[in-house]
Amino acid sequence: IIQLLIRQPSTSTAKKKENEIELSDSDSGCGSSQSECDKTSSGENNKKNRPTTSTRSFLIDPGFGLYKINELVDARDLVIGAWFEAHVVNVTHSTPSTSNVAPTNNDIVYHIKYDDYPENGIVEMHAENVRPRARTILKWDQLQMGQVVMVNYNLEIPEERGFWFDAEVSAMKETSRTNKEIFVKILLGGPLDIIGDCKIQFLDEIYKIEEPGTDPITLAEGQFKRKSGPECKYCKADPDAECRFCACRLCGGKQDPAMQLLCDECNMAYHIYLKQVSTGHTLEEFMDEAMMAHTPWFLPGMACVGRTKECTIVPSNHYGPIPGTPVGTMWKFRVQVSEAGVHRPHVGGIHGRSNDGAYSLVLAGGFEDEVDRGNEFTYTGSGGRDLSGNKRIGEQSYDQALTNMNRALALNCDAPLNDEIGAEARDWRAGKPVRVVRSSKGRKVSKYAPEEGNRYDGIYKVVKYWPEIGKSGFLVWRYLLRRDDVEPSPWTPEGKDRTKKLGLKIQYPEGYLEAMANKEKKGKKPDARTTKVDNRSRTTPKRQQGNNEKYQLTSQQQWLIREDCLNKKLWDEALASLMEGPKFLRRLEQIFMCICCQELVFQPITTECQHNVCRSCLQRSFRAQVYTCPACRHELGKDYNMVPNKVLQSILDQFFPGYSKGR
DNA sequence: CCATGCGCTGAC
DNA sequence: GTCAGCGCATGG
Repeated sequence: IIQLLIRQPSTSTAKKKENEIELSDSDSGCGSSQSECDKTSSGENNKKNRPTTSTRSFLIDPGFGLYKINELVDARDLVIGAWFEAHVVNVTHSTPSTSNVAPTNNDIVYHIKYDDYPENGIVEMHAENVRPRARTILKWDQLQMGQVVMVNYNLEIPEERGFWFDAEVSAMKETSRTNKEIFVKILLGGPLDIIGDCKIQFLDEIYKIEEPGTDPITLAEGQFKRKSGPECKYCKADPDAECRFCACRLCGGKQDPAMQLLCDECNMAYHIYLKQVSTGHTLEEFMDEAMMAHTPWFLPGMACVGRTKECTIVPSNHYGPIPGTPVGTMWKFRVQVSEAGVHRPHVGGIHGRSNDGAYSLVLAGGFEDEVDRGNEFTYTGSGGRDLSGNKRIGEQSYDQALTNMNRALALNCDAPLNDEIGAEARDWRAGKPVRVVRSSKGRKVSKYAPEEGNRYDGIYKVVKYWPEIGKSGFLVWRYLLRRDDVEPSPWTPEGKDRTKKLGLKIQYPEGYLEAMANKEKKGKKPDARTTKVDNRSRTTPKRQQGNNEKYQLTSQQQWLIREDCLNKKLWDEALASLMEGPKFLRRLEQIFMCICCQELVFQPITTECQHNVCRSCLQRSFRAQVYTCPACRHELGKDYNMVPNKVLQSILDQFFPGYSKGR
């Protein structure tokens, strides 16, 4: 993800000479680059008007995976933790760089020349997996063509703050009353300038950040959280172990870890109240960073937001339940349902592939003539609607065909496909499973719909399907689905009981309730109901011990876990949460997450220091001549023998079926 | 690359 | 309350 955030206008329009580019322009005197500061004084004009926080340094740390963008073609001289001055000598893109065509695909290549290592010439950084994408939307009427703004180049990790640089607005278009799409040119020179499109809504709020509080100690806890990054299990378990990512460098970090932050510049952890003293960063800068990184000031609204997470524990064509997501799980918005992997399309009712089958569907009462009897319901196919005018739903205005998602859903039925009269299953239970989500919108036609949001109701199967003339007068495809799930339906007494036991509550997007509460404070559109929920969810209830259902391991799983003696410690930790039922799998996901790619380890290497890293991630690190454990920096040695932990791989494959398919 | 879509918001 | 119209993920 490239996040481009306009942050603050710079009044300066002074451009630097072409090819004189500093990616490191340290105003704040962070360690080794101090001496270089003087050399780069050509940007003085800029500097004067630039916010003091503008740190444009960045750290290359391939082994650590902060830079997901870098497939290093040649990185012989990159050193973990090293700072360097670099010149961007070229930025290329597969899309022609004209000012009103934004690059939309993933192929940005940075050519970077390291000053410190001139003899090595130009190194290419490919950013193949970077998609220019906007997330932050602000309202800012003064924005004009040619204006110089500070732009943040952000990385894939949401908490990462990225680095700032000056950019000039080179094209803009109004995409709606409140949205502007702007294209920026980096002012740091280089023959090709556009690095990405950014759609930016400007919020007045942004300027309010300029007034930080004065007393760091009074900052509310939870306002800051640690940058995403390693939570080192190793040094947690062993207090004597050194881990530069965990411990505050000044106090040793053993106390009050929640109040620690990682320094943007030196990547070391500091306690927030120590940071201003120790590193020379002012409180203002610090607040600013923290606000930028962690407060939901961009309030994106849920109409058009993208996902912030992605379900990777199963592939998108996975049939059956999502491990760790029990029946009765509820989300406020469809985008969250998508994030959870339960029903991936944002808008569509059916998720499937026309040559395979359907994986999930949403009951949202889009058709009045559908019948919902809980364990059985009829469903209507998609298509046949007039979507002109850029709509997502509309009136039925022509006949549906048994193609696309309609065909997919038909394929779930245990019968040969028939696109004329439909078909009935020989053995309905033998059909492919469909995850069913009921939306509160279905309440107008179904009493089984949840009161609010969307609820996962379990596995259903297609009993039969047939074409018929719907209420609209046009042909639609109808499906009869019947429930076939061992987990109780959420509306039954049993199901309600389980929902309670598991503590399943409607989930809201991160920061959503706070944002709503803020809105209310300001007198804009109060929403008393959600605020109430907010209060309730804040006083998180203690879980009734022993009342929860235990996660059941199969004997094969138990056996395999015993076999994985290299990870005994981790398994002990994991097995301790068996009592938490479905949450056990969530825990497992965390415990066996690769520290580099932040996903479940794939083809794991269990290092001698007892960390698990994907083979490919470790190899990437080694290619960059970093021969340490990405988690704890334990020296592995150049000739380290990477032996995949096949046992672990097969256990994870059992818990998270097919998760490796997407790799 | 293009087409599809049982969401969602803010304006009216 | 109604309604226009947007990004985005996904499949083809």
